[in-house]
Amino acid sequence: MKLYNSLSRKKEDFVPLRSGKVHMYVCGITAYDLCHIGHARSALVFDVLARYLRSTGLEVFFTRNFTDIDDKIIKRANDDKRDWREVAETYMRRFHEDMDLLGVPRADAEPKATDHIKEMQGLCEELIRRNKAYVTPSGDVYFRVRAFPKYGKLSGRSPDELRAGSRIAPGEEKDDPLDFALWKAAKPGEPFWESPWGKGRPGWHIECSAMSAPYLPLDIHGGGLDLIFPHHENEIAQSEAAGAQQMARFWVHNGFVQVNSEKMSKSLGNFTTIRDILKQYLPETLRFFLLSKHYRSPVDYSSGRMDEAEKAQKRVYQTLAESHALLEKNLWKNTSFPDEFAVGAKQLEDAFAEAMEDDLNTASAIGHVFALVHMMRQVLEDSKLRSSEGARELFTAFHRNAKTWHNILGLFGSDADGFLQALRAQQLVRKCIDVSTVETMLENRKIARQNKDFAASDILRNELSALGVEVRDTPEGQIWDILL
RNA sequence: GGCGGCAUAGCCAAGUGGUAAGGCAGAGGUCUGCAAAACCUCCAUUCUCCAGUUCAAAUCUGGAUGCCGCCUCCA
Repeated sequence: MKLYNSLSRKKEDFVPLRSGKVHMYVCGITAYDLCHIGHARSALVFDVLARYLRSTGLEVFFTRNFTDIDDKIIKRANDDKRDWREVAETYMRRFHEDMDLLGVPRADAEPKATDHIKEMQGLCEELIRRNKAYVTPSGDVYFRVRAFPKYGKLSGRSPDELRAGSRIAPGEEKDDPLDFALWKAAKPGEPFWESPWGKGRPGWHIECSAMSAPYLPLDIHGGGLDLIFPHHENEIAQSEAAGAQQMARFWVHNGFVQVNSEKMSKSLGNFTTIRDILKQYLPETLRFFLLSKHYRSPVDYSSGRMDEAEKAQKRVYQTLAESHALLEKNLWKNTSFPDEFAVGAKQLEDAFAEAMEDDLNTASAIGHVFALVHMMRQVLEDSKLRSSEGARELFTAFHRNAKTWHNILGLFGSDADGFLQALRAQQLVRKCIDVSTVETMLENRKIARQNKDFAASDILRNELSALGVEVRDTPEGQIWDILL
C-alpha cells in the first residue's frame, strides 16, 4: 500500500522491513484523565491501519504504551488527594473501557512506563557513555541535542532555528536551551526510583525509546500530529544516538479533532470525552463519523454532524436488514437480471480496496460503500428484480462485502436488526421520548383511522411529530420512527 | 517571527495532469385520504483569487488572500 511518511513528507510504498512481519508502535495516553474524542480518533486510525495490514496477509505486532508516571499524573493525584498509582490505574482502566466500546482491541503489547524504569536507566547510561547526555549536579540527566546532528529531521526544524527562540529557564542546569530531560531528580514528596544519579524519575520522551527498543527498527511509529515536535523528534534523537540505525521506517501522524475549527485539547478546555458522546450516540456511529474523513485531515466535531453520520449509517443497516430478510426467505425465481448490477458491484468492491491501498483513504472507501448501497436499494425496490436469482447473488456478495468492511473498518458488521433496534433505543434516550405515551397516542390514532376520522388522526400525527416521533401508514398498520 | 498544512455545491467530503465519487439538506415525480418512508429524476461548465506551464490543470509552477496547526503539556 501507499502510506504517507511524515519523515519524507511523501506517500511511499509500504514494504515491511522483515518479510511478512510488521512492527508498529503508537504513543498511547498519559493516564491522568478521561479520554476525549481526539484520543478516540488516534486509536481508531491506527486500529484501522493494523486491521488493514492484517487483511493483506501481514503479521502485525502492535505496541501501544501507557505513560503512567508523569507531572500531570502527580498533579492530578495531589489535586484529588489520591495516590499517583491509583490515578494512573483508574485512567488506564477507563481507557480500556472506552476502547472496548469503540471496538478497538487491546494492542499486542501495552507496556507501562513504570514497568520499564530499568531499561530507561540503561538507555540513559548508554547515552552518557557515548557523551550524548550528561548529568547535572542536582541529579538530572539531559540529552545533548548538539551531539546529534540529525536533530530536526522529522519536524523540519534546524537546531539553530529552534535555539533562536529558546532560552534556559532560571534554575535549570542545561548546557544548551534545546537539551531535554531524560531523567529528572525527584523533588521532595514526589515519587522516585533509585538510580545511578540519585532518586528520580524518567522524562517523558525516554519512555517511548526504552519501550520500543525491543522492536527496533519499527516499520511504523504513529501518534497524533502534535507529537511530531518535540516528542517524536526526541525519541529519534535518543534511540538513534544510542546506536539504533533507524528508529522507524515510517512515521504516521493523524490529524486533530476540532470544535469550531479549533483544536480540541485539554489545555483549551473545549474537549468532549468519549463517554459523554456515547451517552448520546452508538459507539459505531462515532467510529463511522471519525472514519468518514481522511485520517490526516482535521475533522470538526458537532452533534449536527453526528446526526448526519447516524442517518447515513442507518441507511446502510436498513439495506443490510432488508436484503438479509430476502436471503432468509430464500424464494428465488429464475427470471432475467441485468448484468450491469454485478459488474457495477464488482467495480465498487475493487474501488474500496484501491481507496484503502491509497494511504488508508477511509473516506473514499466509505463513499464506495454508499454507491453500492444505492445499487442494492434499486434492486430491493423493484419487485421483479429482487426476487430473481441474480438478486440472490448480488445480496450474497453485498453481505460478503459487509464482512470485509467489518474486518477492516470495524463498521457495518453488527447484526442489522440488532443495530437498528439499538439505534432506536439510543435515539429514544437522546430525544427523551416516552414509549408508553407514544403507544397510547398511536392506539387512539388507530381507532380514529378505523372510523375514517382523518382530522383526528392528523392532529395526533402532528402531536406525535412535536414529540419527535414520525408515523407512517402502511398496509400493515402504523409504523413509527424517531424524527431526526 | 520560524516551520508546516488546508481552501472543492447550502453543509460535510473524495478526487495530484484527461474533463468533478459519496453523504446530508433542497426541488419535481411515483406512492398515499393527506402525509411519511422508499425509489426515480434534478441539484458545482466548475474546484478562494490572479498570472504561468501544457494539446489538456481542481490537480503542476509563481504570487495574493483567508483559515488552521506546531515552535510549551497535548492524540
